[in-house]
Formats: sequence, structure tokens, C-alpha cells
Amino acid sequence: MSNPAAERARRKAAAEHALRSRGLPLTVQRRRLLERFLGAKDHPTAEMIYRDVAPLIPGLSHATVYRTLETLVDLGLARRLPHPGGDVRYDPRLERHHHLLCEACGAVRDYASSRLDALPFPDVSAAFETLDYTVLFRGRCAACRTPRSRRG
Amino acid sequence: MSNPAAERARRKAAAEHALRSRGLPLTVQRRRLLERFLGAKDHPTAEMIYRDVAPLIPGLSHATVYRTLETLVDLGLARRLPHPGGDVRYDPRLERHHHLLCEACGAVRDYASSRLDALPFPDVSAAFETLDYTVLFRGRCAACRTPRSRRG
DNA sequence: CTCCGTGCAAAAGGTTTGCACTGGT
DNA sequence: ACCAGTGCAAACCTTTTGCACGGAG
Repeated sequence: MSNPAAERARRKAAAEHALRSRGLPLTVQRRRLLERFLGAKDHPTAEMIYRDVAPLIPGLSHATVYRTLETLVDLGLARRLPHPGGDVRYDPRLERHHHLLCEACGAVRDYASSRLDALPFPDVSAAFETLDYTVLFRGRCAACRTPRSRRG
Repeated sequence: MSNPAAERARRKAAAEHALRSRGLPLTVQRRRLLERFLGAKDHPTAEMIYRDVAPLIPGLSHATVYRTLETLVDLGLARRLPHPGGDVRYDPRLERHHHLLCEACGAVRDYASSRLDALPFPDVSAAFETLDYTVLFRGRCAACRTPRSRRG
């Protein structure tokens, strides 16, 4: 059930259906971007996606990548990831899950825990309508703890 | 113990001591910025702080605000707050606590819960050194749920 | 007196927008 | 054909940087 290729194909089909059902054209740009983004575990910025997709589409514009990612957020196919940095990161995973954030390099890794998935919602119902939550652990990843190849 | 004015004074004294003990001068700019920032509950951006402090200091430069905030982070007196937006938000509260994030307007409110303060650290010790964590609830604040005065 | 901080202005990113044109459907 | 998407370039916003001056210790 967690076959990565099958999972990616399923997500892509779902995304293409969501676009079509709203009358939004499936362009080459969107197809390539979906292939890069859906199933990604690197919580990419728009720029990271642009770098990876641009070689496949001559003349690709930054604006297209930014606009497409926001479209995916609007359609509920992606989410902006909470991150301490000054750029926007996107997460294709919609199910509840958690994150390990390296304070040295900014990398984000997913962390699964059924116990953390079962926390109570906040008891402030009138003041705030809670939709979901994520637990964010901050610390240092293995690469940044290693003296060699330190990054700052 | 939770007297806001006393708490703010205590934090300010601690911050001034931290600066002095490192040989960093306590300028007028830093004093005013600390008064605005320490004890703040609005998780401000650098620009928000600039707007509030600039009227008190003729000629204040944006650069000073950005540099001072990063200095506070380096000294461990402030933290960058995880946020889905494209700007950096700062949090003067260092103790473990949690947040309610409005997806409509981006506002962040603190949320205290002793139960949430006692979650287990992730079981990946070799791959990631965890220092702390925060639970981020996403949803809609009261203001953004009210039809009138909607903001987006 | 010695650093470090500050202001200024320019530069560097990251992100958004207006417009003419292309391309899905 | 129609309507949305795209590329391009400019604009915009946030953040960083180099340098000369001024102020804290």
C-alpha cells in the first residue's frame, strides 16, 4: 500500500481530476510540476521546483511555478508548510503528520507517530476553529551535527 | 508570577545583561526594540517592529531592526517562529508552548497546555538531535470566521 | 580610545502583476 | 472559438551588505 510509484501515480491522477473538474487545463507545465511535486519529501520552495522542472520545459517562467503552486493550495492539493525561514515551502502530503526541522540547514523531514496523531484539539472552540495540527520538532539533523561538511 | 509588567521588566533586564556580558553595547535603538519586542504576543515580523519603533527614534533604519532581531536569535533571546508565510516572524517566548495559526489572516496566538508540554521526543536519536518542539494548530480565528470584516 | 552599531543606499532574493500571445478543451 | 495559462519584464516586498560616521563602554 505504500508502494511509492503507485502512490505517486494515484496522487497525480487525483490531482489531474481535480484540475479537470474545475475546468482548469492540464498543460505540459502543470504535468511536469505535478510529477516533480506530488510525492516529494523535500518540502520544496518554488525555486527548488523551478530548478528541477525548468530543464524539461524550455523557456519555463518562474511566474508559472509560483502561480501553479498557489493554485494547488487553493484547490486543497498542497499546503504551505510552517517553517522559520523567509521563503515559502510546500508540502504535498495532506494527511496529518509531523516534522523534524533542522535549525542549522533548514531541512525538514517527515515524522510519523500514531501517538502524535491522536492529540486533543485545543479547548477554545469559540475563539478558534481548528482544522488540523502538526507537531514540529526543532533540532539538528545528522549532517549538520557532523563536524565535516558543516554548513553554518 | 504572571504579572505582565513585572515579567516584561524581568525579561528586559535579562536581555540587557546578556548583551552586556558579551560586550555588546546597549544603544537607544536596542532598548526601544527590546521594549517593543519582549513580552509581545503578536509574533511580529521585522517590519511590524520597525513600524512601531520608528516613531520613537528619528531616522531609524530597517537594517538596524533586521540586524538586532538576528542578534537576539543568535544570543538565544528570541526564536524564529515556524509560519507558512513568506516573511520571518519572531517569538520572544523561549519556554515550550504551542500555537493557533489562522490560515486566513496569518495571525498566530499562543496556546498553553500542560498535556501538550509532555509529549515524547521522536525516536530517531541517531538521525536527529531534538531540542524542543511546538504543536501548531491550523484553522480560522474568530475574526476571520465572522462574515463582516473578512480579510481574504 | 576602541569597537561595535547605525544610517544610508545599493544590492540581492523572493514573489507578484499586467499584458500580449499560446494552447488546452 | 473560448477561456485560462504562459512567458516576459517590470514592479514590489523583504532582507542583506559595504562603507563612513557616531556613540557606548
